[in-house]
Amino acid sequence: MVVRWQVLPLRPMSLDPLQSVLASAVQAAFTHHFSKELDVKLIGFQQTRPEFEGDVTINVFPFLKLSGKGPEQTAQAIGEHLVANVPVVVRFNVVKGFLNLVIADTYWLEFLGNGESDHLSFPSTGKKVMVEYSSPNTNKPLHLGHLRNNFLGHSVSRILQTAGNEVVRVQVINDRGIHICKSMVAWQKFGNGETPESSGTKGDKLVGKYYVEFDREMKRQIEGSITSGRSKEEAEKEVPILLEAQAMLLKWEANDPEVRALWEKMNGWVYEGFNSTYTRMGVEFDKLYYESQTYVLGKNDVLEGLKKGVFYEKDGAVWVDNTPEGLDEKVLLRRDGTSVYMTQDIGTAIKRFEEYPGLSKLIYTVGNEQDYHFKVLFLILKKLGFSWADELFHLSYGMVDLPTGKMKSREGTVVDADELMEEVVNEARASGEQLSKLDEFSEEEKTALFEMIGLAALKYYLLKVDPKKRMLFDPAASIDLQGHTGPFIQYTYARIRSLLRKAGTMGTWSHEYMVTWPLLPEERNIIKLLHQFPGVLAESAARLDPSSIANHAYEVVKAYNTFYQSIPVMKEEDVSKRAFRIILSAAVATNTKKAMWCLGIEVPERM
RNA sequence: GGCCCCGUAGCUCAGCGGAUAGAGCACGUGCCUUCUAAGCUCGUGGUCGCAGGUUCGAUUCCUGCCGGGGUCGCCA
Repeated sequence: MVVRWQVLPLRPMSLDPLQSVLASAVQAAFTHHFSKELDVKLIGFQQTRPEFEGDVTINVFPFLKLSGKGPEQTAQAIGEHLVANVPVVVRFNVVKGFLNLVIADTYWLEFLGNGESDHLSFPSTGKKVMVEYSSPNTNKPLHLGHLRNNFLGHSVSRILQTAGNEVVRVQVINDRGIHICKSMVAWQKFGNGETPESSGTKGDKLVGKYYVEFDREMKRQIEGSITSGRSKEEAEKEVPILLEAQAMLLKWEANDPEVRALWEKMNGWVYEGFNSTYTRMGVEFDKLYYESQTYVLGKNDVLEGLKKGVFYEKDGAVWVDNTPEGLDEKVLLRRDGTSVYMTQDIGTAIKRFEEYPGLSKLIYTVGNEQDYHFKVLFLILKKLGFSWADELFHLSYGMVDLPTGKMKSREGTVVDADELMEEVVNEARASGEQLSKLDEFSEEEKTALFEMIGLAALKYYLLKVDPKKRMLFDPAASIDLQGHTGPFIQYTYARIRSLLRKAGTMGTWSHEYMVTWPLLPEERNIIKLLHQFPGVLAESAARLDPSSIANHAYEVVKAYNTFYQSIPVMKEEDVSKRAFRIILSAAVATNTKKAMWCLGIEVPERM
């Protein structure tokens, strides 16, 4: 397995046990035939292509310099040695420089036999990791971009947890600042005392409405003052409503009781709204930080840095010079002594490591438009001499584009998170009702099922793509329930569960199976895929990338469906074959449930 | 302009040093007296942005160019 970059080191445990056996055998074979030491790093394993016989393929091209023989000869020699000395290697064939190995059925069966308990549980790493995600502003509702952020952060937390880490999930709620003051001013001016209760509007939506209202009024005022002869610059600087918002921010900082009360009230509305959105999304947090409490942090750290000569003073402001590292200079404390965004981030990071002394990693799930910010932040903390500065990681994900272009909140082209979830669930309902397979379901059961399916569609759609990459959100594809989708995986799971229920009542459950027949290719493919799971999970954890798990889960169920379509399970008359296929099916179900759990997606018993 | 990221089938994405580059959608085809057809089968479809370089071997690594995006505030 090749991991180009990794955040958490891979543990040897997670390496494929078959590969480690083969690797040392290949080394032994090489020494035996060519009297030279072969570096393990040269041994690359890959899946044998379906057009050739074999399970595992070793490419011998890298060995040729050492062996001094041609590719066929080298491969032949190693192949013969493996068959003679490694019990699980039963046959081999050589195609060009590729040594295709056939692994014994007994190996796959043994893996399947104790695999369920073994390969799905990872030993503890003893490490504690903090994952920050979500971190919204409180002046407007959550949108599509937040969904990618939340699903990603939540999934990464679960993947890290599954891989044996203790995970602390946190977010910083940006509850103070000019943005919320804008909503507050607009509400005071135009709200007429409107509340979520009085208007039947969700709290975050209501506050967002006044944020938009503010913007509208501001534009009106600017235009008005331009018509009455002011220059554009003048008009923009002196627009009365903005001055009011700025004045309110100052009052807030001065702890003005009235302003604080309004702020508490409106933020309270927002939290109520957010909570219902988070609940529906199915994401959780262990600890919430509020910017109103953290924004004062960092100042002393910066001043200390100044004393130590890490920073310098210019024009009354405190600066850091990152030009030696190829970056720029950056202000950390304004001339008036107040903080900038970077200052609080410095302080918050320090505080977190104080609160969680054993923390071995701090991961920030934040969009890639802040790549530069985090580069600078991490560098500053390093310059301040914190040993943990190397353990900071920016999980930088790409933006979500719409077919119509970029989302712009001011232009009303944002996709609202609540609306999107509603839509996707409605679509699941529409398709589900049409299939009329759910006659035995009560209304409540149906509602729960459609909720599960709709959210699976949305989550899987957003998680199957490499997080680093910008992605296009196609509304039609996101509610698709067929093909490479979450619901397709759920469907396969439900199918298997149905099968297993039947198996239970028919009393054919038995782990005491004897296999005296060769595995069918369809069966073999499934086991091989299940066998890869630990490696996929380890890679996913190392790279903080749910997409590899998402794609692997899809491959597994696809292989299962192919099997299911053409090979009888319950209808198989041979008792031991039947038992084996039931166990195989159960293993797929267990694996699927686990993989989907890592993605934050639930799976239904029936659908 | 400096720095960073991305260009793979009509569309959305996998693959990231190795064999004739894979999925899904879309399009065409066949399969429900059989364990859930939200499924399966077969087919159509690609100068892996372009040009060099490194290598036995490059979609994958390096350089340049073209195209798209992001970012460079005493904003957050």
